[in-house]
Amino acid sequence: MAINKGIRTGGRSARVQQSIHAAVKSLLDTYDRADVTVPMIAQQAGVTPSTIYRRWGDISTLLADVALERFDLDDTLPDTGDFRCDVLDYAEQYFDEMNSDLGRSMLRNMIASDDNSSTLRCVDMLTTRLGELAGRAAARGETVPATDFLIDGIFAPMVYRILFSSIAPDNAYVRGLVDRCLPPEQVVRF
Amino acid sequence: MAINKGIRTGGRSARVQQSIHAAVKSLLDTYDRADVTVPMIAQQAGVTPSTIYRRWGDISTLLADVALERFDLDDTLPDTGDFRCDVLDYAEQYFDEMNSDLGRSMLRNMIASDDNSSTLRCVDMLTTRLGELAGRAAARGETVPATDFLIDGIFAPMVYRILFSSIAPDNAYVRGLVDRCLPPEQVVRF
DNA sequence: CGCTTAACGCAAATAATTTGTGTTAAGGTG
DNA sequence: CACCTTAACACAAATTATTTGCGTTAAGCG
Repeated sequence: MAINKGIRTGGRSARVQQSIHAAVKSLLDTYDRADVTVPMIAQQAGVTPSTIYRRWGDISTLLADVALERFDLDDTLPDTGDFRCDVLDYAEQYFDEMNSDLGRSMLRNMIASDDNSSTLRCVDMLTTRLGELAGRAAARGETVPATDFLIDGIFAPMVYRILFSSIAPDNAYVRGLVDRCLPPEQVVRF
Repeated sequence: MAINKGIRTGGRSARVQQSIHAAVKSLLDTYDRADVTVPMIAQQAGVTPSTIYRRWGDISTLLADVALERFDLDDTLPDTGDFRCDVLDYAEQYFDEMNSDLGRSMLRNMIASDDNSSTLRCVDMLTTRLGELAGRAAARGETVPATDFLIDGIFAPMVYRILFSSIAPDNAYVRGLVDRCLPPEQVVRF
């Protein structure tokens, strides 16, 4: 009994998917998002347009799929031995990724797609990563706030500013957000 | 000397724009965003598709334009005599607008559009409204935090959750955000 | 009122998307 | 390992969307 009932993940299908993903990434380096068409991608990838339409439905779903893959590779978690430093490092890393032209484009592609599975996975991944940092901190005996609190206080404002503001926020802004959620000097007086 | 050099804002142009906007709003009530096409809008509005293409360029720009108009009408500012109550009322009102299917769709349309002027105006409007509330509070002698602080702490997380989460946040979540930024019991001990 | 031209309608040309049908090969089975 | 089933693909035809050229209408101005 197969786990994925009838769904084919290897061989030709995998090669086709890879070449299409590569074609999208390559074209987005050169052209603006609105100027990239399905026939263009198909030609670059060496497949027929109908293959793309049958597999992804429309171009925004494909773009969102590629965008998500980009974030999946983002798995170099900091490990400084201090939760606040870890979160700050990770937030700055996340910010650098998202604040680039390509990163912003990817965020927009995910949101624009009617298939919201990519945005869901995006939050899931963020939650998981922060959970790992929190787990390590807890193992060291640190007391850390809930993950949702950090998402609301650091990552949500960051993404909001990237998507809605004209001038992109900078690293100082990110540090300010982290300072708000995790005050640098938790001097406890006895 | 004309202020808008050659740009026509009245008469037929205004009627055409109104009927197109109305057609978009009407269609979005019935159909999903991805199922609404330019020819559909044109027929409903009683114009030819080329009119829409020539004026807006593509459907996402038109949808973003309509979305922005929707937020412009949102001008019933609360005035309870207390800044915290005002902000809470306004945040809940904002949340109700954005958390509906239509509101979420509008947010996504603005972000998906290549023309980012609508998202900029969206933040501008929010900043202006909060500034008005803060101005009234200051006139009463209240000390209030910076507007950007409230956007980061209340509205950014709200919009982020609406766009990225599967389950929409509720009013209790919004109240929690407000409580975080504007603690309800600011008991000052002398 | 009359002039200039932005904005529109119409229709033809081009491009994108959908769909029907045959072919290839992935994943399983005896 | 040879064979079977069918998911995934290629190709081409049909449909639908977008662009573009050109004639017409009427907004804004002197």
